[in-house]
Amino acid sequence: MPSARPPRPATLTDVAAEAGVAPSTVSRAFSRPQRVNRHTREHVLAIAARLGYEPNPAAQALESGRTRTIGLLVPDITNPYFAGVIKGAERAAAAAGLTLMLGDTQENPTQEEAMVQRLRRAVDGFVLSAPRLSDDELLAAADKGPVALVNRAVPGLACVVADFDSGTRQIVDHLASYGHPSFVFVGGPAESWSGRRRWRGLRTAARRLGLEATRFGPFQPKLAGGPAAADAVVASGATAVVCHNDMLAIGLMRRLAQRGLRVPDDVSVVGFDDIFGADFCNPPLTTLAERTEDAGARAVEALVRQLPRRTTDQPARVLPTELVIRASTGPVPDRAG
Amino acid sequence: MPSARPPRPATLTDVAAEAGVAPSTVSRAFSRPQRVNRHTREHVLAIAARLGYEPNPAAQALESGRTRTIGLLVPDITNPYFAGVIKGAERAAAAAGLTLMLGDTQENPTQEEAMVQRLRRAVDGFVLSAPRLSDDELLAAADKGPVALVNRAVPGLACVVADFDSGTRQIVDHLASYGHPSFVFVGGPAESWSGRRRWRGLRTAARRLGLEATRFGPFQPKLAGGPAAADAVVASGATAVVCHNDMLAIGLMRRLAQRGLRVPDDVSVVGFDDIFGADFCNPPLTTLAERTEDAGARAVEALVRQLPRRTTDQPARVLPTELVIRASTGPVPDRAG
DNA sequence: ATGAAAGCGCTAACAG
DNA sequence: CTGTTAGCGCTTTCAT
Repeated sequence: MPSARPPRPATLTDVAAEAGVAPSTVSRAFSRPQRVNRHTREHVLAIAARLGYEPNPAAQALESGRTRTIGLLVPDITNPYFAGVIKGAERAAAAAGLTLMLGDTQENPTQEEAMVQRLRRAVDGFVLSAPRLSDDELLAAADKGPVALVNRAVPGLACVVADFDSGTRQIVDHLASYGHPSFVFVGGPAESWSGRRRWRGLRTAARRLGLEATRFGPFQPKLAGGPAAADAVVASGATAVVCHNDMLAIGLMRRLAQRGLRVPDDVSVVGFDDIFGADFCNPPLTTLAERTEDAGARAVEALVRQLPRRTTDQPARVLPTELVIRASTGPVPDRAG
Repeated sequence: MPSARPPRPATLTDVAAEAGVAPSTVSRAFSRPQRVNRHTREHVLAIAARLGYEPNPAAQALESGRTRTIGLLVPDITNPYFAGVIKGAERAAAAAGLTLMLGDTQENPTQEEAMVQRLRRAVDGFVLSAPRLSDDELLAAADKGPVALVNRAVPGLACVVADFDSGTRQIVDHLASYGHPSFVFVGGPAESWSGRRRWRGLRTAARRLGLEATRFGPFQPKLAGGPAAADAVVASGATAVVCHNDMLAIGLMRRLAQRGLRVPDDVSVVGFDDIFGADFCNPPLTTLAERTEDAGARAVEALVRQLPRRTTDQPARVLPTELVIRASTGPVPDRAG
């Protein structure tokens, strides 16, 4: 009695033998269907189906040098902001017949470098989201394989960035319209390119409107960074604060509440990202919405575009941003008392 | 003048040639350092370093049949619950020297099946989180390669589940202590194993304490499922509701607020998962906390354990749960009026 | 301790 | 249109 089921999955050679044709014919039947007699092809395909044949990606990769896989590195998977990027990237990758390898760099440049190193040969290219690496390191990585960046612009590299110039202007306009004479920017990690961009935009917009802008930080771009930031804000007596991201803003608001400050009555709070949670926290957070899923998808598309040839003369794709005004911002408090 | 930098990455053969030894020696220098003369080894390693040699994973995979990669499939990446699972899995995988491939099945059994199929040959095994496939389909998948399940128990398969028996008891005890004579369970997808487990536990606990339990649904386990659920709850006049998960609970609370119902004054709300956001929504949500990162990590460990040999006689690992009591639950309303 | 040689599964010339 | 042949980069007997 023969064994019920072959433990070893069927190979192309098995199919060829069973079908009574050469391996190359089987290969062609799959990859260049036109180039094989219709009859033969159908026969081969039928046998393949019967044997449950599926091509071995490792063998294909060895031969072609392409793994049909791309690496996506994000600083923190649990940050809902990146969940959007991941989802968009996943979708675009699937659409291009590519598989995603995901890595969490833990906001750590060293870790990021190590992961790029580790995955390099296993993927056809990388999407680096909010990378913490320096421009030079990024350029070096791009030298060894295709790279696309999300929310980071490096000359010569493909990148997708949010329109922070417009976004920060929207924020400052909003605060100015409420009569705030000044605001504090609660900064995130010093390595954060988008953080620098945000601050630069805010400062420029503030100058234009005659507001005074001060930068605090760096703080961790997480809930955990909130308390320290809040305390600094309280001490400063600021009437409005713009936070590096929503996580930090939410963490800050919680601390503010603990300390008896009301948002927006005593202090207005603005965030960046419009993450999941920004609309149901208390109070709902005024924040700059980015198109995170779009960003992830666009980055993958940009990567795909440079997969065959190595040219990267693509202009940075900048995605629109939109200020979502909710309940965390309001008029400047009347401190006449 | 020789070209500045070889465009093609160095191969093992290049190293061998440069070092003046056989390819097999280079191979051994890396994989069986003891089996090669210390002198030779150091020489080879030095050359390899100089050439920037890194083994080609595809070639290794082709030879060994092992990719050192595992697939992680989740129903919805943007659900913070799964972010925890992903993070834990990522960490455990990295610790085991494995890489994660991530897939979002979009709560869709067909999609899940397709992804398993597509990735099967590219990974050494799968961690399936809250799979939507049937037991039989799962068993079939496990027949073709190692599988570990998160929050799903199938006899014969490795699985990590939360302790819903204890958890649901905690919930019902809590509601009973507040004097609620009955509650409504707002159910998620019918295919959800944990959903069935939750309802079963709740009903059992309710019976034991003499509470009346009713099940509504199914509803989408997302914010978007909230409104419909809320309307059903309002119509029922329930004083307490337990939701399939936090996303649904939060969506429901928002709709309740729109309809003028106060939580917990008019109706108490309990969720499952303790996701990011459950502690800062309004009001903060009473919910059953699971150890999601632990679950992800344990599942990967269970998978790793069955990577060499195919035995899966591992008992289900059940992780403790803990009711986090916040502000969304309170005494049964006095409806004397 | 090291080398020679075969082969993992697949694709790509090159013949025919 | 199809078969033959020769590798892709690496590991692994089997000799030496």
